[in-house]
Order: sequence, then C-alpha cells, then structure tokens
Amino acid sequence: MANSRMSDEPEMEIKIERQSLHDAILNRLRDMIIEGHLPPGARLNEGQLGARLGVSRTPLREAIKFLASEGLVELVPSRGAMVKEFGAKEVLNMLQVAGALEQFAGRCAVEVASDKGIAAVRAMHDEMLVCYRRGDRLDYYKLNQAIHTAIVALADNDTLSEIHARLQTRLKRIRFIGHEGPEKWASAVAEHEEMMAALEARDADRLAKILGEHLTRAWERVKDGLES
Amino acid sequence: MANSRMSDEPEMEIKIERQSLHDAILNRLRDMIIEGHLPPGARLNEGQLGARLGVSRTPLREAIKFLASEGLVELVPSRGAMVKEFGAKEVLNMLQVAGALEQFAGRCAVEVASDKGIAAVRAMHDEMLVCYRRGDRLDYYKLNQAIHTAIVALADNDTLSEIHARLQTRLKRIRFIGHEGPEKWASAVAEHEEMMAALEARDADRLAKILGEHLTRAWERVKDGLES
DNA sequence: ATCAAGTATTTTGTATACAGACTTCAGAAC
DNA sequence: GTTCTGAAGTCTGTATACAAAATACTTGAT
Repeated sequence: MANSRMSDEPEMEIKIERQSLHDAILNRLRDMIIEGHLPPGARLNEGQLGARLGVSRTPLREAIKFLASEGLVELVPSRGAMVKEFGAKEVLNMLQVAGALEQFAGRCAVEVASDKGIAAVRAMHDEMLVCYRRGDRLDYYKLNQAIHTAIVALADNDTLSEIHARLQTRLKRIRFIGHEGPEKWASAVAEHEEMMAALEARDADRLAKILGEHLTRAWERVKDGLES
Repeated sequence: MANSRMSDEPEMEIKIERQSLHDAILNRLRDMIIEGHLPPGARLNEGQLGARLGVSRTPLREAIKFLASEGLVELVPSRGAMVKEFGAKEVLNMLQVAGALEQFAGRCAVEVASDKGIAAVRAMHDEMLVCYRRGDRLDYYKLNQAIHTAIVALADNDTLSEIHARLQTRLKRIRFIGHEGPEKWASAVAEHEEMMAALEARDADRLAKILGEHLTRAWERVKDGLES
C-alpha cells in the first residue's frame, strides 16, 4: 500500500451520466480487486473509497452489496466488506465447476453453433497465436479469456454464459498469479490448438475431454502459487 | 393484487438485531418474489416496499441491488427495479445448466461422499416418499429441493453448491407453476428412486444419466405452463 | 372525442446527518 | 512487562433531505 494515495481529492473521479454510475463504480471496484489494487483480505473503507472515486457512500455501498452477491467481497456485519480470500481448495473447486460448465457448453456448441460462429472463434485463436509468438502475455491472456467466453457463448444459453462469466471474474484474480514459464505456456497453446480442431470437427466428446483436461492443467499451473 | 395492503403502518415490520437486517430484507424480498406476491414484471416501488417492511429506502435499495446480482430482479436506469420475467427459453436454459451442474455434482459425490452422507440423503428420500403417499405436495416439494441440494453438497464443492443454490432459487418461482398431475408426479418419484439407487451403488455414469433425464423431465412438466 | 403539450406529482438517484458498534490507544492494576 | 479497562476516535448502518428524471394529469387545440 506504499504507493496508494490517501489525499482527499477525488483524483479518479467517475463522471458519467446519471444512469450508469452504478455500473461505473462496479467496474472500477472489480478492476481494483482483480488487479490486486485491493488485495485479498483488505477491508473496503467506505469513506476512503468514496473519496477516492468521488462518490458518496450511498451508491458505493450499493455497488459493494452487488459485488458481495458476486462473491468478490465478503460482508461482515458491523465490520463492512472485505476482499474475499480464496484458498487452494476453493480455487480448485472454482476451476472444476468452470470446467464442467465449459464441457457442457462445448457439447451444446458443437450442436447449435453456426459455422460462422465457429469461424469467429478460430479467428480469435489465430490472433492469440500471433500474440504468443510475439511473446505478448497480456494480449494473449485477454484473448485466451475471450476465446473461452466465446465458446460458452456458442452454446446459446444466457444463463450458462452469465454463470461462467461470473466464475471467470473470480478466477481472473488468481490467474494473474499463474505466471507460467515458457514450456507450460507452450503446452497451454497446444491444448488450445486441439480445442479448436475438436470444435471445428464438431466432435463433442473430444472437445469435452480437452476442455476438461485444459482446466485440470490450469490447476496444475496455478496451484503452487497458492497457500493452504 | 386485490388483497395487497397499501396502508402506511409497517405491519410486516422486520425487527432483527442490527447485524442481519440486510439478510432479513433480502429473505423477505426473495420470498415475496418466489411466492408470486411480487409478480414477474412488477416494479419494485422503493417507497411502498420500504413502508411495508418498516425500513427506509437505503437498506432496501442495497438489498435490491443484491437481488439484481442474483438475477431475481432487473435494474432499469432511472426506473428502478422490476421482477425479472423468464421466457420459456430462459427456463429451459436454466434447467439445462442446473442439470449439468447436478451431473457434475453426482460424479463428484460418488467419489468423495461418505457413507453417512449418502445415508442422510436416503433418509430424506424416505421421508419424501411418506409425503408423497400422504399427498402432501408442499412438504414433498420442499424435501425434493432439499434432496437435490444435499446431493450437490455431497460433492464437497462450495462454489458448486452456491451456484446451484442460486439457480434453484430462480427456478423455485417456476416450479411452483408446474402443478403436475398424479401420473407425472409418480414418474418423478420413480426417477428419484433410481437416483438413490445409483448414488448408493456409487455408479457415477448411471447417476449422471438419471440426473440428466430428471431435469429433462422437469422441463417437460413445466414447459406447457410457460409463454413464448 | 382524440391527441398534444405543459405542468404537477411521483419516484429514483445521490448526498448528508446521526446513532450505534467496533477499534485503538493510553493508563492503571497485577 | 503484561493484561485489563475505558475513553476517544473511526467506521458502519440507517434515516432523512434534496435534485433530477419519469410518470400522471390537466388543459387546450384540432
């Protein structure tokens, strides 16, 4: 917290038209949590945060309650909200559920997705490969997420997409930790290649198998960076 | 809405110790939505609701934001919250996801559940049969839900339980509609019987198959009561 | 009578005020 | 030196107040 600024002027002021202030606060808080600016276990001081964002406590508290329902923060009575900490078991559980959801999504996708939709995912995949060869980790990471989201979207199931997105959000914070080395990175790329092939072949069983393994590998890549 | 009371006295006042007022409001709102007291599409008037519950708008709004994140209500900018309406496709999607989650839960459960845990589910099942033979729909319904929740809990995956519970909550409102006739009720009971057998035999594939079919049947039981 | 425009009322969104609970820290007792 | 106690300060939880937007209603014109 050495570089956190505690001055009273709202430097990061959120100035949006009235309607979407709620969403603006929400996104900002999410980012602060995901990027570790608000570390796990940290208390969310409503006064400070409000001053920092340039809003009063009322809409801020509403946004915090929203985040609590998303599972990013934890509400402790009379003690406010704190950034939720995830132990190893919880991360494993989240990855397992995400895997199950993606497997289900994959099975639906090969049935209902249009060729165009699959081609769009292929395009993202190719772009991701460019980032990989360029060594551009951040863009690679973003496209990686986007591809998984896109595959889920191919299943044409809003409920599924929403739940998956929520899990992804929680996991984002973790995956930032998983700075895998070059060899693990390469294997992840290879898995993605297989994934695309199975999707384009509309082979449900193969796709489900790969997606399942992909998440298992993801666990192996991040588990060492976790405590307890 | 003929019997809704609009008087200003807070008849349903919530008087709880300071800490859990938030949860109290939350549960009351959830109940009002699930039981249809707040019908789908209805606007949540903060003034009226606050007066009805005996709380000011501030904590009420926080609870509403929480429910919005749960997907029970929809936030419309400058127009407040309204009870979310689910079309046929959305209900089907929710059932499909719930099915996928339960299948995954079942596969985990047969691996990690203790015999004691499975026996507890069996006890609930037997109790449910008593309700069935007694024709007690309400208690049957509650035990039915509890059994599904319990099976998911056997998987020992908090994330899974939480997501499943959230979906169940959304579906509760729908299932109230599905007043199946005696023959369909009997088939549902038969499916539960098979479910228990597969669980006790720790036969993952069979359990998953039955759970999948069970949710498919649930869809057939309720789909006629839905529009578009 | 129907429709349009402008005004009044209602309702949401945000800020502020205040009461109660928690935290912290100083000082006394052991 | 450690631990208990309590008072000051901080923070959360709730209510109220006010501004902006939406809704309802009245009035007038066609």
